[in-house]
Amino acid sequence: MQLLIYNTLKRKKEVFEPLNAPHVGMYVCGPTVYGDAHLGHARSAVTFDLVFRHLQHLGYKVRYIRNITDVGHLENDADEGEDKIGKKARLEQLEPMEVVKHFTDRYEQNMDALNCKHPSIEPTASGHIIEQIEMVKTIFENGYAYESEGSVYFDVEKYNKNYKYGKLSGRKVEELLENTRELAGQDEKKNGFDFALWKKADERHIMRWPSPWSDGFPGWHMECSAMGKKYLGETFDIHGGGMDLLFPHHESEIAQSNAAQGKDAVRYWMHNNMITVNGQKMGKSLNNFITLEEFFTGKHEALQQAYSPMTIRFFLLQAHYRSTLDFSNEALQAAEKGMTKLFAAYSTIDKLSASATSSTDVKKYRDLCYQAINDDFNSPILISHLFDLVKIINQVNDKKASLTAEDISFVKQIFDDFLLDILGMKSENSTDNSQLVNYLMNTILEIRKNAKESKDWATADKIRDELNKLNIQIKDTKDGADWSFK
RNA sequence: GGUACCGUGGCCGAGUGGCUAGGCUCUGGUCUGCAAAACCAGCUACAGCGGUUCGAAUCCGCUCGGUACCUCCA
Repeated sequence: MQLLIYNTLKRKKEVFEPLNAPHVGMYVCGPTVYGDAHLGHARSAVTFDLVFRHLQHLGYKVRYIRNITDVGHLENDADEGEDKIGKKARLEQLEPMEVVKHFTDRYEQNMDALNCKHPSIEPTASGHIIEQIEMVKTIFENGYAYESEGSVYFDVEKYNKNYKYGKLSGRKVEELLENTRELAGQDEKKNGFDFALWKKADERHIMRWPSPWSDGFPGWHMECSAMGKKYLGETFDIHGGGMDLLFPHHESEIAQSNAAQGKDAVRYWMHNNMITVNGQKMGKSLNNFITLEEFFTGKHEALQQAYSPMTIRFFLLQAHYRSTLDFSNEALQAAEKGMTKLFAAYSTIDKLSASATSSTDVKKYRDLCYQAINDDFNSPILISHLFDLVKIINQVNDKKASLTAEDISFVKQIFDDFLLDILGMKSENSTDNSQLVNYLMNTILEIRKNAKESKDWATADKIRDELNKLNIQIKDTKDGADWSFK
């Protein structure tokens, strides 16, 4: 079965064929660490975690790079802006690197909570200043850059004569020229759409490095080009990021790579869509974002309750990564319930009693699941197939359907492969199978059974209610009582 | 203004020419001492108008509505 990936560059799905199978190189734009991560960051991370996990599941040896932007892009339009990280550092009376460390740690904690696997390498922009300077030099030598007042700019017009600037975002240089806003401080540039490769730092700017041109810092898009090349080679398979990075960030990366090495670096461009709030993009600039920490604790005025990391992950996976996804309490609560149902069924698989024959064909579900995930990582379809299996599991549990021992373990394997391994979901009840808990629960249920037999409903109900408070649910069935974590 | 995308049932969200997506909610039933859970059944949509077609949510055109990018942004 072939894996299809939607390539933004071609605007269609393509069969994925790695350059150097079984090795796959993947580069994803990570966070700028000057603030807490919000739902949008989670979407990008979960999307590419899904890609990473699935590629690994298929047997590829993946080198997954996700950068940490700690140099700080410019704050405003114009190039007069102040380094974001430097600004935050001044405000908080901290060293810039202290800010970087703080938010990097928090980001990693959030991603761990969301059960995102760690990338193979998480390089920082500040740790690769030399590589970036080298690349700027090469672009300069190749004639696609010019120096102005200590800064180096990319000559888009000249580049566009030999290559096509705008092929990723579908923009034309002529149109850009007409539509580029008049911004302050652009007099250093030949054209408004030229972008900085190296920027001279003014005296207030505290993050700065020496270079052949000036004491300054690398331009907006250099780090990804330089670090991608360093760790994945001149050409690599996948480059991912949020759709909002398409232009100008990724467009400029393409230009930089071509200007430096005469060829494209990236074969498959992947972009995840935005999270919206009331139909509007959730973003830092709009100030309508909710941080992951706020979701986990429920401490935000827009939240009716706390939502666990796995609820957030499941919510994200229930939509396709290329669709916008609208945040609402209702949608999150629905995701929470659905997830609970899914995991409840997962743990009943082990309690199922086998029959001599199966009343349903469960073998086909594995193919259906692969079909879904191989079709550009269609996690919502994959999840719908798992829910079909949930129904079958419960039917078997209710003796309304039957499965052979072989089929039961087959179903178990599907859940292990797709729910846990590929979708990266995990049960949030850590004590699930603790022997002691099981023993205690059996004792308690025995007492409750005796109470019920002597029609001591008060005791029976008290046991049930008290356990309920501990998130333990009693289920009375024909064959006696059972229990599970909620 | 330029470029691109989207508009699906009470809510979320798949689907791109013919076959019930799925989840949540709601209603009725089975089970239960009562619940919960589970199961069964019901509610069956595709912005509007026109066109192509034996047949369209799905293709084409127009209209209306919304969003994203064009400035840092996942």
